Amino acid sequence: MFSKACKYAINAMIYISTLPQGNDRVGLKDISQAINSPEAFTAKILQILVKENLLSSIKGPNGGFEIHEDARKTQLYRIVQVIDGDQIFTGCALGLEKCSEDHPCAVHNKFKAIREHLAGMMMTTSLEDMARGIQNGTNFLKI
Amino acid sequence: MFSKACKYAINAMIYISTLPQGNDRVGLKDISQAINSPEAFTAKILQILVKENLLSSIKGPNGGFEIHEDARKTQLYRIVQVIDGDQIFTGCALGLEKCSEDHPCAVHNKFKAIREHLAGMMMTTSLEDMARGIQNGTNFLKI
DNA sequence: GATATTTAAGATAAGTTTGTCCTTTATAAA
DNA sequence: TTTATAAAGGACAAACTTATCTTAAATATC
Ligand code: FES
Ligand code: FES
Repeated sequence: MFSKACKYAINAMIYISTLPQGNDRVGLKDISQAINSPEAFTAKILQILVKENLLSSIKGPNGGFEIHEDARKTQLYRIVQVIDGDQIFTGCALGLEKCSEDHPCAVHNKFKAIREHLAGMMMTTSLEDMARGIQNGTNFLKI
Repeated sequence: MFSKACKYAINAMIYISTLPQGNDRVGLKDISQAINSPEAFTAKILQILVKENLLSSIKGPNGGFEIHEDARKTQLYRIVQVIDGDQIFTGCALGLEKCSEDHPCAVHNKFKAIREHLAGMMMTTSLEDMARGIQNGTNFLKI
């Protein structure tokens, strides 16, 4: 469904969102430990998220990553879009060049609903929302 | 969502199911033309489907592939399972070792419904069903 | 200003999926 | 029995994803 890069991105962003906003940032090491991901690969993914302004970073001592107030409202949809592209939300299930009503693949009618179900869910779910489940121990980021 | 191999497999199986049952079989060349897939790669995929008895093949002149009566009732679910495995139907969306109620990932509750929606759809859709849409020109296998 | 820390960036490697090519095997027809 | 045909199987190559390593840039603290 999602690439590994995308799964790491989502879990990392949720993890960072669980941390209190303030003067401290969280380091790469902490993040990849919290979500059980390879450190250097995670760094690459975070770089993309920083470039897209979904995440902010500061270099040097006491540096690290943080997510500002507004960015905590980011929808999971946006993260998938940035890391995997939106093929999953708009592409044809069976590989036709483009998904369309005029030239539907074999499963178009049945699949459309599922894709919309997924897109709707991801569009209406924010980092903030997901962070709550982690904070109160209902949901988990690793293992 | 699905691998290219899996998309080719589904389209190929649907195409073969559109052909009348009888003495003639359809060749690899015809199939890969009908679904616009690389010939040699398609051959590999068909080999797997033959091994799994979802498809039958005969070598030599007038040889080729065919799908018997019963096999036309094969659900798309089964084809995905054989080619891609059932990670998509049972695995965790965010990469946890296993999906479970006891140790749910951040999106587990919201994702479960989508996964079940997908699994249900694929489980209740057969080659036969899809072949009809192709036969009457409502749906398409390529471009 | 020097040093230590931490992310950014670039190069490279490993692994997986996708795709091709060549040889072997089975089989129908001449 | 020979020949032609078509799938099966194995080896290999290309492309993409995942992962690592090294160096550069930024910045806080001494
Ligand atoms: S055309 Fe295939 S999903 Fe719409
Ligand atoms: S635990 Fe992640 S989808 Fe169930």
